[in-house]
Amino acid sequence: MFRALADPTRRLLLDRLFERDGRTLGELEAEVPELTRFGVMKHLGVLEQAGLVATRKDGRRKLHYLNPVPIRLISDRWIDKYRARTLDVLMDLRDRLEGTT
Amino acid sequence: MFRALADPTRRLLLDRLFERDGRTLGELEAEVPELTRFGVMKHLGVLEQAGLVATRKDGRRKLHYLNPVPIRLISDRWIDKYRARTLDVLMDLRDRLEGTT
DNA sequence: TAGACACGTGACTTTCAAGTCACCTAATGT
DNA sequence: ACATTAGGTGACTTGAAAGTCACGTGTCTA
Repeated sequence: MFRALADPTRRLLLDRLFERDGRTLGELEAEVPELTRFGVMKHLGVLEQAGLVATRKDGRRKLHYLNPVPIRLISDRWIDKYRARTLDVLMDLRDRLEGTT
Repeated sequence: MFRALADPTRRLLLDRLFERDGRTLGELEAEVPELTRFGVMKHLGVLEQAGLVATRKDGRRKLHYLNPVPIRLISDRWIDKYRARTLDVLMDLRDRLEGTT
């Protein structure tokens, strides 16, 4: 899951799907001109396996949908913990600045 | 930054530093018995370069401090975007369920 | 129904991060 | 002073991910 987010190309693909859902492989391929179709396919596979992207087949096309739930999960159980800590950091900094003025 | 978070060992180190700050390399090494000192050193180096860990030298020892600010940054500018989207997903689901009952 | 279209598979190369090791420097205690 | 302790460097191996390609399958359409 973290590993799926580690690659810039994959984050780009997520951003594109965030803008507009339900795209086909061909459309997404056009968003990443520096890669071949197979490269994009692999990245989408990783995203799908991580549960970040859900797919539906429509005839010969494959539609890709964004699933933001896993991101929320790690946000809730992991990120928020550190998020709260930043308040302490900032208040410490404030206290120290007030002490030295 | 995302890449720094992608490795489980590094997330473990962050968690240990979250519990208690200002540890030395030796102490952190003991938290990861399956790795040698050098492996842990490398991971700490990655975390430091990503700005997630700040260090201070105290004699021959090197103290490691957690810096939660970068995590908050990606949380604010990236995660929250998707976080909001989960609300839509849940409300869509609710609407569809209500429609089919 | 033949060709074009959209996607999939398996094998392959390449690139890079992870991890270890031999060896080194600097600080500390006695 | 000397051994010990804490950490650092550079070279090396290795395993996994990234990326490409030749070829194959199913699907639409003229």
